Amino acid sequence: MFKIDEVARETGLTKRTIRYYEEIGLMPAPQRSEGGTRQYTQAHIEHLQRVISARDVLGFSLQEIQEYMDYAQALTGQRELYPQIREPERQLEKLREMDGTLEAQLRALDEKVSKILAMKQELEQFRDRVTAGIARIEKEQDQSEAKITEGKNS
Amino acid sequence: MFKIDEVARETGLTKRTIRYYEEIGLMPAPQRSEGGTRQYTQAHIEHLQRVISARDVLGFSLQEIQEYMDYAQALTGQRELYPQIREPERQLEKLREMDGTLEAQLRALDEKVSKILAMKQELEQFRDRVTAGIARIEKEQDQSEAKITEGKNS
DNA sequence: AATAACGTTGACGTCAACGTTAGATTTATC
DNA sequence: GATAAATCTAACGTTGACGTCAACGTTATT
Repeated sequence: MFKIDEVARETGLTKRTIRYYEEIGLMPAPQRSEGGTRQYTQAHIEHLQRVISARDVLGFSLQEIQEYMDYAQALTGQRELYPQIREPERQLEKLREMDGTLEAQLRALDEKVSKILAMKQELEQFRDRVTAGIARIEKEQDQSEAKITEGKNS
Repeated sequence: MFKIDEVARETGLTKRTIRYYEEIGLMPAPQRSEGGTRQYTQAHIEHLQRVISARDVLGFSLQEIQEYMDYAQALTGQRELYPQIREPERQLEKLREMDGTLEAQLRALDEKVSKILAMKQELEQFRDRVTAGIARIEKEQDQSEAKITEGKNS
């Protein structure tokens, strides 16, 4: 059982943000103590970490994250998908729709990765130029120091 | 020479956004016509596309993109890095600072990629569950259809 | 040369995602 | 059991990234 300050430290979010995420339904409301203090569990922390991941990595808006989490919930939680729907016709429709969006998401992720890798290459080239510049200046400094030393020794 | 509407169509940004990016210095101000109409070149479009990429893929704020672009400018444009600085001591300092931030950026990118891959795996599992569900329902439908056919044939 | 279509500059509006502050309560510490 | 430290709610403030609108000038078209 954690209180909000520990959760904040653990996740890197502020307390305000944590309460805000609960407020907009992005997070299950935790138990409360007698006096009303929120009591979080490990599951809450993990939930938040997934939210953060989706926010930072995918760049989703909080609303989109909301939908995504509901989605994930439906997919991991239950044994049957959409058991509430009786007609197999409608079930199939729903599932095919999900399949389509999942495929689209996967393709989007692939594109993201390749773009990131391209940018990474660019940054590596920059870094190489910078380290080369550093090496050159250091060498020049060494040489002028050597000259000074030589002068002293003569 | 493009006018703003073509640039908007080409990049997918709105005209307002394009002017805004110029306003906050995220984009070099283009030439103007006699009457003050902005005249963009291909280079402007490419610049914008890189901005969009950084915004969407990396999730940078416009300020961060700004810094990154300045950075890239300094590194690709000139032959010498910081030639305006005379003292090699200060130059070294600057270069080492750049090297540090570049390394940090590279690590951040690596982390992003690995997070994306993790999320991708999760999505793939979801997809597999969904396709399995689809297959199951289709099979059940086939069987009931077969029974009906059988009934007809008897 | 008239008119439509497009461009420009303010200026204010908006929306998401929190930050901040105040004042009351609760929990922890001595 | 007093005092300090942390939490709570409620409400208003802020910031980034644009949208929207008015009033006006510029290009294009017929």
